[in-house]
Amino acid sequence: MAESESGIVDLEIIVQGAQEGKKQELRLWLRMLSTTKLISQEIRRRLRNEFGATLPQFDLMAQLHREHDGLRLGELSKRTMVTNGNVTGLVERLETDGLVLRVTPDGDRRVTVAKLTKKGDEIFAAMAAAHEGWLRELMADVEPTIIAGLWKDIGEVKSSVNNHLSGVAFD
Amino acid sequence: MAESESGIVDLEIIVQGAQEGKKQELRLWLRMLSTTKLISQEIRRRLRNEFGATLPQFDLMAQLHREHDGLRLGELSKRTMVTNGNVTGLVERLETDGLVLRVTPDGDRRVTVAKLTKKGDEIFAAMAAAHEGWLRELMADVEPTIIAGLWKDIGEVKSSVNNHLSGVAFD
DNA sequence: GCTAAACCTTTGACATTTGAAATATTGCTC
DNA sequence: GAGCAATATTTCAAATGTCAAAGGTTTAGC
Repeated sequence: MAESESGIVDLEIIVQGAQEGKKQELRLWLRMLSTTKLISQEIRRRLRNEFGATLPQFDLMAQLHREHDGLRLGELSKRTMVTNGNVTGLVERLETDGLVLRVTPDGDRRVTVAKLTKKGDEIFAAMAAAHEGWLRELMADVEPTIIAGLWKDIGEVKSSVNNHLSGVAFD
Repeated sequence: MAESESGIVDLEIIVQGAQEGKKQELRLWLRMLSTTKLISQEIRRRLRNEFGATLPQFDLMAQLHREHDGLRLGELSKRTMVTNGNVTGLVERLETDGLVLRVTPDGDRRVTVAKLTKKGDEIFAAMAAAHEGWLRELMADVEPTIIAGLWKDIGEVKSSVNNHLSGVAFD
């Protein structure tokens, strides 16, 4: 079919490749960004209304939840992708609320280790269960196949980005 | 092949569907979030180093760039997904730098319209070009087919989320 | 015309965010 | 063991972010 029209289709592909194809990455990025913002805002609102917690606090507690012995603040910083200075304030507020405990180990007094308190652990468990349900609910209209595919393909994007970061080592 | 093993494969699918499948949405969300954070941080770093601008400022200017007559602050708030109060400060700072102009139209004195200045327009054009290149660079390892597929599928996620927001009208 | 509802922006209190400088501690080297 | 680089956290200034309340303006209803 294409050959009988002597290359018109090919021409279109080329034109499209030069015009629209160029900005595909930009388009994808804008959509990723707006979708992530949308979900974040909804989760934030629900966390606030139902638990009086913020999203960064939830994130931080999630990391501590899976490490029963606690984490050093620097490690928390890496895992939550939050700057050091930021972790300080976050942990400080959580400690005030009695959800997190700060300990300086004997071996190295530079270090501060944060742990969930019993209360923190219980509250987090409730938040985590709700959180998981919210996501299922928000994505309810998307086929499981698509969700699995997205997880895989976004993984490729993440790898590519990690390989092209400017002037920073990657893990 | 599966049939000659009398349903073992099916069983695995069922088991996996009950165990792992349950948290697929959560897994996808965590990956979306971390990937978006990663890209945001890189873009922010480059915007800062090469243009002395911030990401929210860039976002806001991008909206103004495509509306030559300017936008009301409330409209800017919707498009950038930033709260009203935040837009006020953002525009204020950009005005101080001479990139944006604030005007109150004669018809309705409740309204403030923000426009790019000539300087703002020129600077934005340079930033936008660089920005587009950065994204191509960061996603360079991802096949165009996958990028197009992601754009489409993330669109489905966005629609689903919009259909399940709690207590808010959607556009 | 007066009043009340609706609309748009700003303000204020507080939390989060980054980047850079400051602080404290440890480990290494000579 | 004195000095110095490396490590880990805190502090600081400036920007961004939310939410709720307050401020003007406009529009409708009467």
